[in-house]
Amino acid sequence: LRNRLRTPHEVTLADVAKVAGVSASTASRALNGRGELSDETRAAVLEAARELQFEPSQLARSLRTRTTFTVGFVVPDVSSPFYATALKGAQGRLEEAGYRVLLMDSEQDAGGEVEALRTLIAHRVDGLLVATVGIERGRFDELASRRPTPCVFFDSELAGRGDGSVLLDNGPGIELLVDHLVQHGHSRIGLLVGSLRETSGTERRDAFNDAMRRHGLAVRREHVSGGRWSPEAGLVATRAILGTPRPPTALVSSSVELALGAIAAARELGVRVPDELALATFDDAYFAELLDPPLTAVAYDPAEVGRRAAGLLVAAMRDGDGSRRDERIRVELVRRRSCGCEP
Amino acid sequence: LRNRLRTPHEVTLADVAKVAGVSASTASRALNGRGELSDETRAAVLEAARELQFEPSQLARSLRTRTTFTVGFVVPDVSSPFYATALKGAQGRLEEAGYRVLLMDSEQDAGGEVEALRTLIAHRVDGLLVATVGIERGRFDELASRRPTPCVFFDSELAGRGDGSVLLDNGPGIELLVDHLVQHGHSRIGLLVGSLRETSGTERRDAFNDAMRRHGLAVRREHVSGGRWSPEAGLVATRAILGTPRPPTALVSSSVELALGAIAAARELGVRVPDELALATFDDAYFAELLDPPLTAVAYDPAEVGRRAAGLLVAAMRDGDGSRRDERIRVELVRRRSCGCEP
DNA sequence: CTGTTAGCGCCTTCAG
DNA sequence: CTGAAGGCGCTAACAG
Repeated sequence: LRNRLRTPHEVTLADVAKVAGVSASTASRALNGRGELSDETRAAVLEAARELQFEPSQLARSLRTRTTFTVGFVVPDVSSPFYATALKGAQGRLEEAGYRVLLMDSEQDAGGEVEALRTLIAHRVDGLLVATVGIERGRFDELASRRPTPCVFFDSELAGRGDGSVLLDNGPGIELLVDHLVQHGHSRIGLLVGSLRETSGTERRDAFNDAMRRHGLAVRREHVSGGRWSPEAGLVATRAILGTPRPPTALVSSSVELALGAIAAARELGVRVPDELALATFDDAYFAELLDPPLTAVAYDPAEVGRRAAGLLVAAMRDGDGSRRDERIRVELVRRRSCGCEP
Repeated sequence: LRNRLRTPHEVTLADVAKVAGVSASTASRALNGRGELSDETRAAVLEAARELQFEPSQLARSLRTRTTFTVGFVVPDVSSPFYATALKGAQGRLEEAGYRVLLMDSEQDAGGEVEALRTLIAHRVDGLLVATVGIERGRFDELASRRPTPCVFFDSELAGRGDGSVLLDNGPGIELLVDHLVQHGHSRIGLLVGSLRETSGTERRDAFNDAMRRHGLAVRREHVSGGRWSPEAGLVATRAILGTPRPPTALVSSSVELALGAIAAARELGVRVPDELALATFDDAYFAELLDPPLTAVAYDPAEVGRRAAGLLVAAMRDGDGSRRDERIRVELVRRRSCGCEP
C-alpha cells in the first residue's frame, strides 16, 4: 500500500506532532496561530516543523477549509503587453493578500472563455478576474449559479454581472484623440475599431461617433474598419481606408496594435505620417516614443488596472456583500509627432 | 454544522451516485472510464451527473491521487513580452496534456524565486517551468530534495540541475551580430550586457568576447556596460559608453529592451544611428521594423521556447526517468537599418 | 490549555 | 460487474 507512493515519505502534520510529542490538532493550532497555546508547546511544534522541513499541503488544507486562496485570471491573450502588465499588477495585490494566481487564456474566443471559467470553478478558485471577450450572459449566469464565485471584470465587462469592474476611460480617451485631431484642422477622420464583442471595443467606437457628431463632422462608413486587436487587422483596415476615393486625412486608432498596422500600411503605400495622414491612438506603449514617427497616444497605467481589479476582488472575497463597485482608470493625452504636433 | 457552508449545497459525487441509484465507487468509475461497467449503469451515472451539473472537485481528486495536474511557471517578469509569449506557448502545450498553470513572478530576485518555488511546491504542483534569475544551487537542491518535482529550465538555467532545459542559441546569435558589424567595417564595438546572474546574460557576454577575439579585436572595459534587462539600464549604459574618450562606432545589445535604451540615449546625445553609431541587438520584437531606425536583430520565436520547454516537462512528468534533455532554440539575423544596412 | 473525533470529496483496494 | 470500507492531510467541533 505504502510502497506505491512516489515520494518516499511525505512529511505530514502527524509526523510533526509525533516529533513534538503533541496531538495533531495541537500541532495545527501552533502552526496556524489559532487558539490559546502554551509557549513551550508552540515552540516544540515549530521546532519539529522546521527540523522536518514540514510544508503543509495546501490541497488538504483547502479541502478542509473550503477555501483555496487561489484566484483565476482569464484574459484574451496573455502575450499582449497590456494583459501581461495588468496581470503583473493584479499579482502584486493578490500576493499581498495571500492569494495565488491560476492563469487561463481564452484565446480571444467566447468558447475558450467558458472553458476557462469552468476549469477554474472546478478548481474551486476563491475569485475570478476576467477580461471578457464577450461571453453570453446566459452562459455566465449558468456557471455563476452552479457555484457562486466572486468575479471582477476588467478592461471589458459583462454589464450588470459580477461583483464589479475596472474599465478604462474609453469615452474620454477617444474624445481627447478626436478633439486633438480636430484642433489640428482635420475634418475627415477615420477610425480603426477593435473587437466589437468587447465593451472596450464598442465604447471606443461609440465615443468616436459621439465626438464626431459633437464637432458636426460626418462619420463615413468606409472610413471605419478593423474588428480585431492585432497589427495585422490594423494593416488590412488601413489599406482599405486609404484605398477609398476620398481617404481621411487623419486616423484614430482604438489600440496601439492597430496603430502599428496603420504605420506599416502607410509606409507600404508611401503615405507620409503625419503630413498626409495624421495618426493618434488609444494605448501608449513603452516604445511609442521611439517609433517612426513617435506615436501620439492616450496613456494610462496598465498595471494599475490589474491592481485595482485585484483590490476590488479581494474586498469582494472578504466581505461578500453583493455590493457592486465600478471603477474607471483615468487616461491622458501624450502628444508626439504622429498627430502633426512638432517636437 | 452544515449551515456554515457558504454554498447552499455543493453537488458531490455521492449525490450523483444517489440519483443514479448506484454506489459512489461505481459513479466514480463511470465518470473516469475505469474498470468494466455495464452500459446502462454508466449511462445512468452520466445522465445524473449532467442533470446535477456535477463538477468534480479537483481538490479532493488531487488529494487522493497525489497528482494535481498543475504546473508552476516562474519568470523574472511576466510583463515582459518575451516571458509573456513564452508563457503562452507553454500554456498551449500544457493544456493539451491536461495541465493548468500556476504563475509566479520572481520579480527579478533570487529571494523571490525561492519563495515562488516554495509556494508552488506547497501546492504540490506536478512540475516546474522556470526561467531562473540565478538562484543558488544549494537553495535549489534543498527545495528539490524536500519534494522531488520535475523541473525544466528555460531562457536561463541552473547548470546540471533539473530535468532539462530549453535555451536560446546565445553564442551563435551574438556571433551573428558581431560578424555582421565587423563586415560593416567596425572594429571598435561596444556591448550592452544583461543580468550576469542569468546564463542568458553571461553566455551572451562570453560569446561577445570570443567573437571579438576571433576577429582580433580588443574588448575595452569601458565599452561594456549594463547589468539589467531594462530600457533604463540600456539608456544609462549607452550614455556611459558614449561618454568615453573614444567611444565605439558600433554597439551590440544583449536584448531589445537594452537596445531601446540605446536608441533613446543616442537621440538624447544627438548621435545618429546608424551613421555615428551602428546598433544590432539580440531579440527581435514585433515593432522593431517600425522603430526609428528599424532595428537589426537576432530573431527567434519566443512562443516556441515555451512550447518546447513544456514538451520536455510533460515528458519528464510522464516518464520520470531522470534523463536530462537540453535543447537550443535556433536564431537568425534580421538585417534592418540600425546596423548600417540599406533598406 | 490539549486530545479525541469526525469528516472535506474523491478514488481504490478488497470482497462479493 | 458492483458495493463497502478506508484514507489522502488537514482542521474544527466537542469534550475534558
